[in-house]
Amino acid sequence: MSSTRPRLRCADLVNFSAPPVAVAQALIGYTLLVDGVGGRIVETEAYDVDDEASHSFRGMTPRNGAMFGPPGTTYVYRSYGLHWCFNFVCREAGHGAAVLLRAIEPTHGIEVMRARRRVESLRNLCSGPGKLAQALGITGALDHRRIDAPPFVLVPPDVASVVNCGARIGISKAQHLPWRFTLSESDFLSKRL
DNA sequence: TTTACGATTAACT
DNA sequence: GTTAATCGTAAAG
Repeated sequence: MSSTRPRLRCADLVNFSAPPVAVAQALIGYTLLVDGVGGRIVETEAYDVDDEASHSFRGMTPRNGAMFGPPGTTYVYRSYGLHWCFNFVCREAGHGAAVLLRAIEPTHGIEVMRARRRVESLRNLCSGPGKLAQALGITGALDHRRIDAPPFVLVPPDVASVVNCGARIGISKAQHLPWRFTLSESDFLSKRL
């Protein structure tokens, strides 16, 4: 065996003090579990300060308060009146920067997720922000919590991930920014890149 | 108080 | 490809 090749060392945990674009990229390949249910993160989007598409762009409101918490804070909001979407805060407290989780490859608690989603197909279980929140049991009750505390577990990948980027989905402002990140070749994305 | 609109999804044609 | 569902939020009046 080659003794010169350095062992690939992944960060112990994502540095949530980094800008959201870096965090969104770094999170690809991590395994997210909520009460033991979840899988590999395969799609994220970054929402930065001075970003017209971000909920925090116009300052703090009752809904987006968690976005202005310290790095590692969870931000859960309701989308279109019926879906929940799950974010991690990054940069630093008060900036309102965050990363949206958009898709997960199911690996843990698949039957639980199938029951919650009432869907059989693995590909349709967590392939979208609303879908993954439903599958993992994420609701507004998990807003403004810490990602490094129960019920959350974030496990680093054991191999480097090949990450692609492209335009974010479902926004009307700042559409040109390539701030959507995906695991290359993944079959579990919300939409092909 | 009123109104317009989503960081979406599922079910259509 | 198109559109209905569905309602909290925030901007406007």
